Amino acid sequence: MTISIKDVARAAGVSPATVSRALGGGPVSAELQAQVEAAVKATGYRPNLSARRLRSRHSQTIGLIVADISNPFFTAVARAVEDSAYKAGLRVILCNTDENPQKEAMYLQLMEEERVTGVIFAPTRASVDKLARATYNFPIVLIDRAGRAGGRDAVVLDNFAAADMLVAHLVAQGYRRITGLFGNASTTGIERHDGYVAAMQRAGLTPAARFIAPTVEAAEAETRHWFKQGTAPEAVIASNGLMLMGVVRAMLAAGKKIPEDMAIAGFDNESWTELAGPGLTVIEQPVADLGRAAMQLLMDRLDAPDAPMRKLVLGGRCVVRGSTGRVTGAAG
Amino acid sequence: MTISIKDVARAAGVSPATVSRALGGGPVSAELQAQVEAAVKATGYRPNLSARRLRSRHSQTIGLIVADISNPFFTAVARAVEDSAYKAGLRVILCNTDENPQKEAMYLQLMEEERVTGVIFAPTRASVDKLARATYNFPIVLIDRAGRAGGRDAVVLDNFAAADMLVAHLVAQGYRRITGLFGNASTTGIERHDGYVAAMQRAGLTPAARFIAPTVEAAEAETRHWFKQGTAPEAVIASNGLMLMGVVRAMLAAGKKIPEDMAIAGFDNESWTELAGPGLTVIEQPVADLGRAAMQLLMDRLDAPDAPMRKLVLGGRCVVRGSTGRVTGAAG
DNA sequence: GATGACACTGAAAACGATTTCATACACGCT
DNA sequence: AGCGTGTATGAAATCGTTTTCAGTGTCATC
Repeated sequence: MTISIKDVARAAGVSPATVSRALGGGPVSAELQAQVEAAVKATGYRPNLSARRLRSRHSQTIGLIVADISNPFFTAVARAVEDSAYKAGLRVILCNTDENPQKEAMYLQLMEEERVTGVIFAPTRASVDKLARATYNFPIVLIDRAGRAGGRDAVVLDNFAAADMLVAHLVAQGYRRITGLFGNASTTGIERHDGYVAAMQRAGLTPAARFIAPTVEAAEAETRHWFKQGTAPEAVIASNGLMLMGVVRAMLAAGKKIPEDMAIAGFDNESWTELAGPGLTVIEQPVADLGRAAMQLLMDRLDAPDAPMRKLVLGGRCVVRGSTGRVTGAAG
Repeated sequence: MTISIKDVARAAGVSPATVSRALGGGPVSAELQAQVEAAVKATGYRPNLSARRLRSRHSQTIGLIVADISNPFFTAVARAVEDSAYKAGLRVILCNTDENPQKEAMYLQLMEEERVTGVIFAPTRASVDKLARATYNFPIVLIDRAGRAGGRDAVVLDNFAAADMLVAHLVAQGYRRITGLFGNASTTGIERHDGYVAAMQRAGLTPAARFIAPTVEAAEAETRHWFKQGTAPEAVIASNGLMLMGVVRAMLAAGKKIPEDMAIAGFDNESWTELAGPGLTVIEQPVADLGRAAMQLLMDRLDAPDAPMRKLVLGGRCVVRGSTGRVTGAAG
């Protein structure tokens, strides 16, 4: 037997409306306020959030849709989003899409059924295009991946510049045959690829990029293949933390030395990158800022639904470690 | 203007009750079923989950309360829980307590307001005791941390045996002065400590344990301190993945060699442990099984509220790597 | 002393679904 | 023909809140 606001009202000798007002900050005399508070304590009343949401038509809930929360990048973003949301009195529904467009569509539909206030979304490439056409009952802020699809708020890394920076560093260290591994699921991979190509060409070098699934396994297989075939480049850049890990695993398994047998650079300054091999050179993304900013954009949008679209581009920081040490032998 | 079940009913030429039945699998003639489906499509109707939950009194939602989702151990458990829950048609509300008992209490209250079906909870030591006394409107399955508090379903690692196994391995490798670092927030730390002490005593060695905050930072500070003071042991075991990382960081920063300057063993077979230094010897917890089993216990409890309490104890696996290599010099 | 403004309160409607209850109809059986 | 059984349907009640609406009482103002 669950106790409702009516029970509290009876216990306090007031109407349910007054209880509601006392709890929700409405105009209530100090006397009745006290009576209600006492009655709430006495009865052990807990408001029913479903009823509240139904009647008030405020879900006080946002959706956070990402590829996979076990990817440390998204974990960090998610914590920042949750903390900001909590401070704003909002709950968060977390959804993992595994880069599957069907799951993305399903979760967006779920968000409609939950009548969420807004959504923060890291879409696959396939969905970015669909999003441009579709219209939802809630604002959406894209995160990490925006593409050129206008019309949506977004907060992303300056992927082009970051990849450029990484390649420039490798070139300055004396590397020439530099391969790039890029994820094939998101626009992020494309942008990083473009930055890589631009920097290579500026240095008079020939780009050699591979688009693969953005997973540890795919990158590991690719790298293993190189060493088996004897086609490994002098250096490789990996376009996210998972792929970076795959490359390192393959090298250790094959007994190869970093950076002597192959130099490595990548994205996402996850804590293990400091510990693996001689330390890995990476682009550090401001993950917490990314999450906070997304939340801020969402709140601003709720305040001003008709304000112009805003795309926030954050800069990365290049953290140099041993995995891109200077070439020592006779560089080809 | 949002469209409700009444609009669909009007469009289909039936009553709202029939629409509800058509959508929910009630007895409806094939003819009306088709009409309703067409009307749903035509109107773009999306059921309002708050209304549904209010009336049906089924939230179809469970709570998952853990210390910190950015701890890879909890990340892995959470994904397993979410996948199982999703298959069972349940949504998951994720809560991070940061090992703070106040947050734990607050989230448990939130779960009551959400009228969740059940809760999976990794409590701090402080809350384990409180839980034994308290009573909630939903079943709770404890995970990772149960203590001796009976009366609650739980799924945990055999912490005592695992710590014992780790120490036995170190002893077999020739180490004698073995220190243990244990987390002070959970019962898990205590159980692992007890296993450590038992194994040390069985080997005729003197235990030397430290209880500290279960964080990278605390373990790093402690280890740095040892090397500064020259009091580092021959080997250390760290009671979770975060503390293990702290130890490794401190050693690398101080320019110390693993295992020559100090051997390391720990808990949680996170992917980076294979990559750091010579590879780290760890206890692998069956994280996915842990999450799945917790979900299963919860469902069983919902089916049979009065069945006897069940505590499921899973065994760990010892993964031996280079960080506990055999002692080479003249062991003292 | 009438009047308007203001602050507080309760009765009742509303939110959007599911569920209960009553009814209508078809069917098989005696 | 009469009757029980079972299935499909709609009207209306219901879930637990918030919100609207209509007072009521107090107070300052003219």
